[in-house]
Parts: sequence; structure tokens; C-alpha cells
Amino acid sequence: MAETMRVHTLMGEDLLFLTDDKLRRGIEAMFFAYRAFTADPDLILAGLDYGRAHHRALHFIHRDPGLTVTALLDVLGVTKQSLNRVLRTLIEDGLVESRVGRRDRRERHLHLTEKGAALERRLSEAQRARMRQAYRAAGPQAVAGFRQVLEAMMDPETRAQYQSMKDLPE
Amino acid sequence: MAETMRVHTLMGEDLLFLTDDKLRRGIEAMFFAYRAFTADPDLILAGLDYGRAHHRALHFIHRDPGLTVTALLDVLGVTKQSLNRVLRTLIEDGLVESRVGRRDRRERHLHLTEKGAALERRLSEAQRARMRQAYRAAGPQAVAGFRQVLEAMMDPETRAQYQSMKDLPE
DNA sequence: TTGGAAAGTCAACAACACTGCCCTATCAAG
DNA sequence: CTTGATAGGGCAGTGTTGTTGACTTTCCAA
Repeated sequence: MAETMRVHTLMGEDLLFLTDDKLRRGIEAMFFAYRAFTADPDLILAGLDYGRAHHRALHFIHRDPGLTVTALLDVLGVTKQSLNRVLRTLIEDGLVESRVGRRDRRERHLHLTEKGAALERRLSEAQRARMRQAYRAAGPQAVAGFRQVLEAMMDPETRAQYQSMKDLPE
Repeated sequence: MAETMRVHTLMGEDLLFLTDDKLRRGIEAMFFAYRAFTADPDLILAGLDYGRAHHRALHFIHRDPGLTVTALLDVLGVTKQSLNRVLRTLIEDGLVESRVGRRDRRERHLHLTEKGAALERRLSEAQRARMRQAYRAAGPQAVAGFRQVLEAMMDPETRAQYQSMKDLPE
């Protein structure tokens, strides 16, 4: 509230983008866009007895093959029990392989099987298609801004984690 | 896949932002940012026996006082039953008032009570604080791009709905 | 007067998150 | 070699949010 007031009294031409109304519009845009963002994979998953959690697990195992359960837990930000349920079904169904660590035999290193990789491709291509269309419609400069705002929105630890993620060789 | 190939062969300097890797980074940014985006209100709601659905209902009733249940249903994109459970608790707890329509007495027009408005303010101020900080950090040009990409990502009907929403008089 | 739209209710179910507690296997340090 | 910490897995119970499907009540409008 005090924040808002300061903005309104300064009103340094450029600060209009910090108006409560502008912020509210941004919040609503996030809500609607995220709903669309998840809609395409959700549709595919619905027919397979899987959910969003399975998609996320497949995604991060794909991006970093051999990562440990703890590492995945850390990225996803959920509890062990929550992930375990998802992981168990993926392993049972032969989409994910869990290999005992060679240096440290307590660790389980996660890999996608061919079947798992196929589903991951199908899901992420659906999601990328929407993202690609949005990026193309908005243009490179808008995309840069999009990424900047999203990164600024993350918790600092998450942002550090995100920024340190290696690029995938295509 | 054909899509990707075309990008790589054209490679018109500016089209690098449509690389599969760039798209994947955007997807991950959405995931992490949305998690942060909902974290602050979630924390407040946790102590009150409410959830995200309650927040969303309060938000849209606040933004458009007197809207009907069907209109709210349409904005939220959930089933009547799902909304009804949420709405019932909000009405029972005295946060939302349901008034019988005067023109059409089948309709229920939804309004926030003083108590409901107070919670809505508390929730949305928490969410705005994060958005404000992100906007400030990224700057006006980035914010414009952010909004453009989010809008382009929405389903066309949702986008039309979003764009036709009236601005709230502050 | 009758059909249909709007609103609401009930039951059943599933996904996904949580907490709390218990267990094994393994590693590392005293 | 014992002991404590770490990695992983499992079970039971709970809560929110979403879904279908079937049903009723209310009430406007042709």
C-alpha cells in the first residue's frame, strides 16, 4: 500500500508499469497462460493414467540422465513420498530405469528407457509447439523480456539452480 | 521435428530463439516461476483451511462484483461441482455473499463481504509484491515482452476473454 | 403449459500434494 | 568395528482440487 502510494506520487513516466492494476493484469495473464501451458500435455497424459507429476519427472530425467533421486527431489520441490509414488509407476511400467550407484551404492541413478524417451518426446513436443507458436508471434525481443521477468519472479535459490542448469546438446 | 529442421536450415540470425533448447528453457522458466508465483498466497491460505481455488474465486469476484456463478465458472474453467464446493465454504464462512438476481431470479450474483474483501486484499498484496519486485528488476520493456508472450500462449477464446476484461478503477 | 436454462446437490473417484513414522542399505568417521 | 548420518523406499492417513454422472428445484420464455 505504501509501495503503491510512492509509485503514484513519483509517477516517473516509466513507473506506470508498477501500478496495482498493471500488476493484477500480469497476475491474471500468468494464470491463464499457465493453464494453456499445461493443457496439451495433460490431454496426452489423461489417456495413459499418468499426470503432470509424471511429465515433470520424465522431463528432468531426460534433461539430466543419471541424476539421483535426491537431485530430482530437489529440482521438483516435492516430498520424497510424493515423488516415490510417481517414480514407482514409471519404473514398473518400464519408462524409467533405476541403476544402483557405482561410487555410492546407496544412490539410485535415473535413466529413461526407449519407451520413456518416446513419451517424453511426445509430451514435450506438444508443449514446445505451443511455446514455439507464442515465441514466433511475440518475437525475439518479447521473448527476452518474458524470460527476464520469469527469472526475476523465482525464489533466489531456484533461480540459481535454473541458471546453472546445463544446456542440452540438441 | 520438421519444424525444428526448417529453423536450423533457415537460421535467419533472429530465428535462433525458436531452437528446441531455447523453447525448453522457456518451459522450465514457466514451471519454476509459476511455483514461486503461487507460493506466497499458498502460505497464507494454508493456515486458513483454504486453497488456491478459494483464492481464485475471491480474485475474480473482487474484480467483477455481482458476476453470476456461470460467468465465474467460465473464467475459472472448472466444473460446476468443483466450484460449488469452494463457493459453499466461502459463503458459509461469510466471505462471499450470493444474491438472487433481480431481473432473472435463477441467477446468483456474487459479492465479497467486508471480511472476504479483507482476505482478498491480503492474498493479492502478497502476490503483487512478488510481481512488483520482478517487474521492477526486469524493467518496462521486459514487462511488455512478458505480457506479449503470455497472451500469445493462451487459447484464443481465453485470450479474447482476458483482453475484454475491464480495467479495475484503482 | 411446457421445454429448457440456471443453479445447486449428492455420491464416487482420482491425482497429487502433505505429515509422521518406520525400515534397510550403505558410507564415513571415530 | 561401532556409531551416526545419508540415500532410498514404504505404509498409513489426510486434504485440496479436480473429474463424471445422476438428480432436483427454480423459474423464464415461447
